[in-house]
Amino acid sequence: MNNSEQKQYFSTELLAWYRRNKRDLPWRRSRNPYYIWISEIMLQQTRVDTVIPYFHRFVDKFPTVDALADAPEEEVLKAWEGLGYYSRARNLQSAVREVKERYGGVVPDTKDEVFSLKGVGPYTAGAILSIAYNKPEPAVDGNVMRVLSRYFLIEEDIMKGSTRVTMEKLAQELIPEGAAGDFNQGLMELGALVCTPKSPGCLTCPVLAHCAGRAAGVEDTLPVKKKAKPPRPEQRYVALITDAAGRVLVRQRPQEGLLARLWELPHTEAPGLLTLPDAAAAQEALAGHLAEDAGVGLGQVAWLMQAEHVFSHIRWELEVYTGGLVPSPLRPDEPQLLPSQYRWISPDDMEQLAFPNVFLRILNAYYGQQAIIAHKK
DNA sequence: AAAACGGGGAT
DNA sequence: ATCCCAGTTTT
Repeated sequence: MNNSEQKQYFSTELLAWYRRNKRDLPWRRSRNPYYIWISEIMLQQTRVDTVIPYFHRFVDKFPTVDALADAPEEEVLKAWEGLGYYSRARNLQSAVREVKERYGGVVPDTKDEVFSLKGVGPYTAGAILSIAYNKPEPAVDGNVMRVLSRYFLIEEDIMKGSTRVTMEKLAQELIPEGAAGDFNQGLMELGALVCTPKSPGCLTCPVLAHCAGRAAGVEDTLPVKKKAKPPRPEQRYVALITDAAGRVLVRQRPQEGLLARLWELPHTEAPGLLTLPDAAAAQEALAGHLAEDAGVGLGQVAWLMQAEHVFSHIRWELEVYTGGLVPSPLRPDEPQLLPSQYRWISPDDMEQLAFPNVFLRILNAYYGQQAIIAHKK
């Protein structure tokens, strides 16, 4: 069997397998390019089972390009709350506004136009063009690189850009005539259901017969991938400040950067690294932070709980303290006027404001599970 | 080419 | 505890 026959076999068998075994997923029930687009953005770095409920809520709330383009950003972030990588939501809305203005609300169907949309890179452009419009463009994600690296025994590091380009070329050659959408989805479906990262189900694989990785007995060592650096730890004090009415002091994060424009409890990095609860040290650090950032004074604090939030590059190790405000040491006779990014909220207000999951967990613990609706179980 | 950017599920 | 995931943007 030569290389060309190995490719031909792969394309034919994979396509047939997909058409027999594809999952019934919400975004597969139509060819609406807007729905396909939403699903592909949500699925970046995120599992199918996590995305499904978000997808339903999102298209219910924003059923069309125009509806999403016209929505307040706050509502879009709230609909994305808990999904992570919030720039996806902001870029998506920015791109949808461009589609409304420049393309009359119709998702474009050429590579250059789709690729130029904010938040749409090589993978998503290929996915939209192939799945929504059946155009013969490759859609190479982590699943596809794993499947191809095993079947064709490719040992290049998949973290390298040059490897992705190689894979895209190969993936494009494999697309059967007129079946780009099903084939590309089949490639990803095989990676998700059979050719899994660990313990691949080779015995049920439709292309086992000509899989070079399996023949060489190296399916478990592929794909080759350089290890990522572990996230750097960051110890932080968090202030859960309440007023006489039981409202909680929250603040909105800056326009750019980590968790941009989401809401949170005030917090500041601990000067030294300590492990035991130390209310005096926490009070000093948080009072200094709140004086500078909000112009308010912090009274005594009491330890409430620990929390952790792991990003791909940072590990927040949080010590949460409760407390209340006192007259500012700088302006003891002034009323406590807050900067615009700060706000007192009650549980009902959480329905409008988007918080990262770690703060939802803290607030849920504080309120004793009532009131706050996190998206998680 | 490397870093920034969330969160959860599987093992 | 460790790895990984239907990636894109910025530096």
